[in-house]
Amino acid sequence: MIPILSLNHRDARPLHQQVSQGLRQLIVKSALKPDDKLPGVRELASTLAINPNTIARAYRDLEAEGYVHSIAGKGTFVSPREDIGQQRREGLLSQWERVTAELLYLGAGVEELCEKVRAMPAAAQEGGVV
Amino acid sequence: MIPILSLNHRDARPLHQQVSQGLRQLIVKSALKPDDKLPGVRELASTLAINPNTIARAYRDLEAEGYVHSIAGKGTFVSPREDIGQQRREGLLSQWERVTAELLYLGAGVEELCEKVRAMPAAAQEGGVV
Amino acid sequence: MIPILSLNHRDARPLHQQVSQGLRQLIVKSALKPDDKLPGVRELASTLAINPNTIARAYRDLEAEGYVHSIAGKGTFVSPREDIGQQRREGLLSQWERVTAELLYLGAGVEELCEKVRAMPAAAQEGGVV
Amino acid sequence: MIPILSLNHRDARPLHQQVSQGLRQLIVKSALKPDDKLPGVRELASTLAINPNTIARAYRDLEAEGYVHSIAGKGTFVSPREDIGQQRREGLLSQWERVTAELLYLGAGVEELCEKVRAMPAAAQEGGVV
DNA sequence: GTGGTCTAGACCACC
DNA sequence: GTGGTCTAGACCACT
Repeated sequence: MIPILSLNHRDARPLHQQVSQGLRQLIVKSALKPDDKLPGVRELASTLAINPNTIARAYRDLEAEGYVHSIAGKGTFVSPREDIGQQRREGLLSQWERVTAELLYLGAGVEELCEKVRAMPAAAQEGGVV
Repeated sequence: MIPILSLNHRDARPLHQQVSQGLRQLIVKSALKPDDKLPGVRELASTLAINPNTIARAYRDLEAEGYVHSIAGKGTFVSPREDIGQQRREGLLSQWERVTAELLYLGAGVEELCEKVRAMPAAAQEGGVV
Repeated sequence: MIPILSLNHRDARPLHQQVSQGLRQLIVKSALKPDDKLPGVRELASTLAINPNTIARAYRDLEAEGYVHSIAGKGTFVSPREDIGQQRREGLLSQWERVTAELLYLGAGVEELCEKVRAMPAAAQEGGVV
Repeated sequence: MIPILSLNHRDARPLHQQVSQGLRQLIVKSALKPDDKLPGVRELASTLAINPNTIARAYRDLEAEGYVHSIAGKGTFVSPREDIGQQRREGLLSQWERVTAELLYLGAGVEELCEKVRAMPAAAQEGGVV
C-alpha cells in the first residue's frame, strides 16, 4: 500500500482527473518509480470509495500520456520517463510559459522563481536519477 | 486589427475559456495595456465567428479576476495590475509548482528553465513601452 | 419543499441576483448548512418559473464568492464558511458602513441598532443547531 | 464650491448612481446641511466633466427619495431629514439587516460592529443636530 | 453602439 | 439526472 491519494469531493474537477493528477504527481516526485505496480483498479476504487470506472478512466488517460502501461492480466505499471509522449511535453511547456509570464506580470521576481526551481528537484532527484 | 485570437474548436477547453485566456495573455505580454479598450462584445464575436454571449462570458470572468472592467454603454477596458485579485495569484503559484515539477521530471534542466524565466520579462517590457 | 425563494419581477435588480441573494441569505441564516444540497438547476428554475440559465448564473456567482461549490453530475452544495473570499468580506464592510451612516442620519438610534445586532446571531444559531 | 465628488470612471456602476450616492453621503455626513444649495446642473457637470443629463438624472433620483427638492429658476436644495421617504427608510433597514447578518456569519464580532456604530455618529452629529 | 439580462432549446461530460 | 457550454435572438439601460 504505497500510494496515498487524497480526493477532494468538493473540488470542481471530475474525480478521474483528480486521480490521474494525483498519480502523476506521485510519479513525478518519484514516490512511484518506473516498473512499480499501481494498485489494481478495483482495489484502488474500494480504497478511495469511488466507482471502479473512475479509476479505469484515470489509468487510461495516464496510459495515453505515456506515464503508465497496462499489461493484461498482470496490472498497470509505471513507465520509464522516455515513454512519455512528446505531445505532453509540448503542452506542458507552453502551459508553463503562459503561467510564468502571468506570474511575472503579477509582480513575481525573476530570481524568486529561479530559486524555487532550484529548490525543487532536490527532492525529486533523491530517489530518481541515480 | 489590434487583437488577434485564435480559437480551436477541437480543443477540449470551452470556447469562453479560450477567449479569456487569449486576452489574459495579451494583457500579460503588454500587447494590451491598462486603459486600452477591448473590442466590443458583438464585434469580437463576429470576428471569431462565435456567439456574443460566449464573449460576454469571457469578459465577465476576466472582470471577476480583475484583469478588465466593463462599463455599460462605454465598453470593456484593461485594468491596472493592482486590481488583480490575490486569489488568482495563489492559484497560479500552485499550478506553476505542479507544472514545473513535472517539466523537471521530464528532463528539463534547472538552468534551462531559469534562462527562460530571465528571457521572458524582457520581451514583455519591449513590446510594451518601446 | 426545503428552500423558499420569492422573486419580484418588478424589482429593478436582475433575476439572477435576486436568486443568489436569496440563497445567500438562507445560508447566512443557517437555513442551509454546509454540505447541504441546493435544488437542481432545472428543478429550481421550474419552481420559480424562470429559465434554468438564470439559476445557473446565480449558482456560478455564488460559487465564485465561495458560498457554494458545484460538482458536475452531482449537484451544487453549500460550502463551509471558511471558503468565502476575503474580497467579499471587504466589500460588505464598506457597504455596511455606508448604510449604517445613512440610517443614523435618518434617525435610527445607536443603541437601537446595537440591540438589533445583538438579537441577530441568536436567531441564526437557533435556526441552525436547534 | 463646497461639495467635492470623486467619480471613478472604472467603476461598473453608472455615473448617475455614483453622483447621487456621493451627494447622499455628503448630506448624511452633514457636509451639506438642509437648505444648502447644490451646485447647478451645468456647473457640476462641467466640474466633473460629464454630461449634464447625468447630473440631472442624479438630482431627479435624489428628489424622488426626498433628499433634495428643486425650485424652478432657483436651483436644487437639501431637504430636511423629515422629508425623506419612508420607502427609503424601509429599504435601507432591510438592506442593513441583510448585510449585518452576512457580516456576522462571516465572523464579525457583535461588539466589534456595535463599537463601529458608536464611533460613527460623532462626526455626523458635530455639524448636524444642534 | 455599448454591455447586461433573459429566454428557449440543444448537446456534452460526469457519475 | 447533474452541472456546463453554446447558440440564437430579443429587450433594456447607459452614454
